[in-house]
Amino acid sequence: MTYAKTAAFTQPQQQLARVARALAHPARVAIIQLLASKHTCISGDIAAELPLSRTTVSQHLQELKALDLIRGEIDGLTVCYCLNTELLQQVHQQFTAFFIEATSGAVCGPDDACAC
Amino acid sequence: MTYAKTAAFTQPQQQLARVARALAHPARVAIIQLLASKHTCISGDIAAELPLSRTTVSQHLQELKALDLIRGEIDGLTVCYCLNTELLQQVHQQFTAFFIEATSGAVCGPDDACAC
DNA sequence: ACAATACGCCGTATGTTTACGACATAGTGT
DNA sequence: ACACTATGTCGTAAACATACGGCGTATTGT
Repeated sequence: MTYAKTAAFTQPQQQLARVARALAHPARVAIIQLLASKHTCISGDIAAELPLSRTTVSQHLQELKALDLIRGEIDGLTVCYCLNTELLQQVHQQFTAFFIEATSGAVCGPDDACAC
Repeated sequence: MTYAKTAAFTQPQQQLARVARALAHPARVAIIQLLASKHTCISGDIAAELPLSRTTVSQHLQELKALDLIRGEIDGLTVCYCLNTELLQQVHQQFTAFFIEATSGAVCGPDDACAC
């Protein structure tokens, strides 16, 4: 019964948290950047580029795939991963909305007395 | 020696992952939204608004404070938390840069054959 | 058919996060 | 001083994440 009192929060909050969690590890950030930089969707070359074992990288790939942020297509022996740019754009918008909401309010200044 | 092979990644990747991790729990997302909506920086009222025990909320607040995303100022008996909007703006920019990098590349279409 | 390669999955060891009750601390009012 | 309130810290239990070696499966070339 511990953990995951997640259900008690709103859908948007859960959704944002879910995606944030996917980006909460530098390896996964690196994977997305790799896929973005190579115009070719590499496969297990990803593992070679990262300072992690192939198994671990595969695990991170699975996590990103579970959220549909990336997609893998089997091409013979190798698997070809690519970014789901549409979803990434949606996610970008969600984050932007969140940050605008967070930064637009009239809040205490940088180092004032917080006169609430 | 397990965990945290974090050091092997670049600074920007680690930084993004660190902030993403802070947003990786709906309670922390909710806290930031709460602080943004109330123009008054509430204190332990935050705990009352969330479906978690006061202790747990305090813990989440500490985590956000550790990253300097929020700030707490003692005002007599109560503590007054407010958003660090400047930092949030910076973070917003980092995320935006990341997402633009991720979505701008010419990648495989939505459901094509991934012809790499 | 057979070796070689690429890859995902299983099991496992260890570290981290989440959640909370019990306690300690510090300011407020009487 | 004394009870009271608001907070944070500590200890702890359970869930989860990270990292990896070893195994199984599927495809390619010979």
